[in-house]
Amino acid sequence: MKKVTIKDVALKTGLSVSSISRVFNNYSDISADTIKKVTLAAKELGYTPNSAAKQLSSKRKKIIALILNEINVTRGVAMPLEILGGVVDNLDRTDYEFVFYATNSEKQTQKSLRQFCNEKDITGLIIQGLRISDPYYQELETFDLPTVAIDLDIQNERIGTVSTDNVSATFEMTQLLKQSGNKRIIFLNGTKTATVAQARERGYRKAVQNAQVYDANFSESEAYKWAINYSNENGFAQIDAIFAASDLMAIGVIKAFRTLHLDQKIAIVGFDDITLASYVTPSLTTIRQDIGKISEYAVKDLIRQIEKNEINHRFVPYQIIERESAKIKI
Amino acid sequence: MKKVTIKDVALKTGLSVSSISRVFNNYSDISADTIKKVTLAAKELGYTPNSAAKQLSSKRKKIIALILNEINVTRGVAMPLEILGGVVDNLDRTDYEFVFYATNSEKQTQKSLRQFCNEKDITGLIIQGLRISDPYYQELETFDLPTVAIDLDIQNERIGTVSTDNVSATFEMTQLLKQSGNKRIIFLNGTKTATVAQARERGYRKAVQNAQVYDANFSESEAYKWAINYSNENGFAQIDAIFAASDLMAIGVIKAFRTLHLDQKIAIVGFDDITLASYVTPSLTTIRQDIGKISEYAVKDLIRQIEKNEINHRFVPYQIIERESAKIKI
DNA sequence: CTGAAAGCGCTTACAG
DNA sequence: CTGAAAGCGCTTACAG
Repeated sequence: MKKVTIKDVALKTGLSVSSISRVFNNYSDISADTIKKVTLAAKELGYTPNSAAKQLSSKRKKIIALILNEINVTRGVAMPLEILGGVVDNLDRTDYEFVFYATNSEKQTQKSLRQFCNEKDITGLIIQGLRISDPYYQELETFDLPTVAIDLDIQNERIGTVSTDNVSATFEMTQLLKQSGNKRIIFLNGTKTATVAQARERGYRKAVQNAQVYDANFSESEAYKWAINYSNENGFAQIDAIFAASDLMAIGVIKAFRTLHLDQKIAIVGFDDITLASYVTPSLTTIRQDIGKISEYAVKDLIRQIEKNEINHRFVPYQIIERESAKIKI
Repeated sequence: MKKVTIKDVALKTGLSVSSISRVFNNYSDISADTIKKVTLAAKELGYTPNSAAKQLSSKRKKIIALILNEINVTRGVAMPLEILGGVVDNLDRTDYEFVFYATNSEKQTQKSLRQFCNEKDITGLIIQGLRISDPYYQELETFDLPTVAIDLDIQNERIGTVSTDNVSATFEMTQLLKQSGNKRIIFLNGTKTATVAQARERGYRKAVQNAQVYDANFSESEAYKWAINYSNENGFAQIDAIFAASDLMAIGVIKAFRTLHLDQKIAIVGFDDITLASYVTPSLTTIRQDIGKISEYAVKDLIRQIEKNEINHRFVPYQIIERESAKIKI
């Protein structure tokens, strides 16, 4: 099966290569007749423009990359997949091409963001899952290609951001817990190298006098161990509620409580509303992030940045979901 | 920030463009001195070879595409993400480039597989999630590019396949159910347009005399409705066990049983071992697929196909996991 | 409305 | 061991 190129279409139609190209790029000054002939011939030959050649020859390129960091760490969390699906869907409605790139902290040291973008002729990029300890995070601080970062705080005015308003979400949830009679609330945070963790902690601290913060690295098993430990060392008698910075950690705590036979005594809330949240027993009171909207705005804002040089910092509405693990007055 | 090209490196080193290229492609007949000079200059300039130009000019291309179909249909199922992560990881250890493409039945009608591969200069592809009703499925029957299909039966000897041995898995599980005293076992299947559904049903039928098969489209809610319905029309008094062709459907049935207050009376088993399986109450007895191995073999077999023209049809070991929803003698 | 020609950034025989 | 030159498949001013 030999490759069909623009030349074959030119030959078949008796037109020049330039004319074929013009038809395929929707130039306005072409006769209807030519358009018809070219379209037909291309179809018969099964011609599709080669994208490498297009990229190389074209001045204004339109390629958007989605970079996902550490996608295969946590089983049970489908957020990266939802973002991927959302970004693809939204991009399909535009004339931008899509490039996907999966990275991790090791790969980041081998190939810089800049290198990747040069290599692939990237026009703009959406990036998610970065930790502030990642090489790309540093690089972003002085990055000059249109970029939208999901769930990231960066000191670079040229970079757009989209995320849940984590501060306000945890603040509101903590308030609700308090209004529902929970006085002593522990905040079980994830890795501080995630800016979402920092923001979530900030919201909690705003709402309480005597903050008590621990860290379980966004991991279910670490949260489990933490709870067992805490029970042994201090006991939970003085505690009314535990606010975990992710559902997975909240589930770890629930499991530990089951082991400790502490069920139902202490309110537990999480963050994310992953699928699991409604399935565990007790089902989890949590904060739902709207990943669909996040992906949508990531794409829209990036294109606006590319085309109009307009930069947005956007919060996407969240929703507090009350289930069995904590009764709150909404 | 101007683009740094091979010319800039040539200028800076005083060498020819060809020599620079040779260094970057690890040609053997170059002086150590040249290599050093070029490497240094490239680093200083921040030069990275442009992949579009490489693709266009190079004879032997090495680009592997992963095509995932309908990734954003089912919330709660992270399998496509695991495959994506696995394929990327395995490909990272080779010198093949990776291209990701998400499709769905509508997009398939707009752009054929062939077109996509021409457009992107694809050397070989891994494809997952296809239904036999999909346009690409038909196209695969006469496809001539190296291809490995995950979870798919195709009548094309040129196409490699990797999957769990679904027939043997459901056969074995059904046997176990029987040996544990379950006489009347219903098989609740998913869409027949998935070849895995056909295979799973076959294994079940091999193990029982009087097959009873229903269909719930691999959907939790349809499985829920089916169970409620069945209960109203026939009642479950005559039934010992329900074998759902996916965990999600098994969970739907569990929920229905809760609604019907039928808990614990009937054994329920699923297929997949999704994360949820161990979290629902009762936790789900099921068959675990090894997605890591599936991805690994998909990559390995595809490369073997490309390089040695060797085609494999591979089954990856599965594992029966006993939990609370069905006690079985393993 | 259409064609000829230069050029995008590489690779790769061919010479030497 | 290195360079000059053709070519990959397109796009895009420039003419006409």
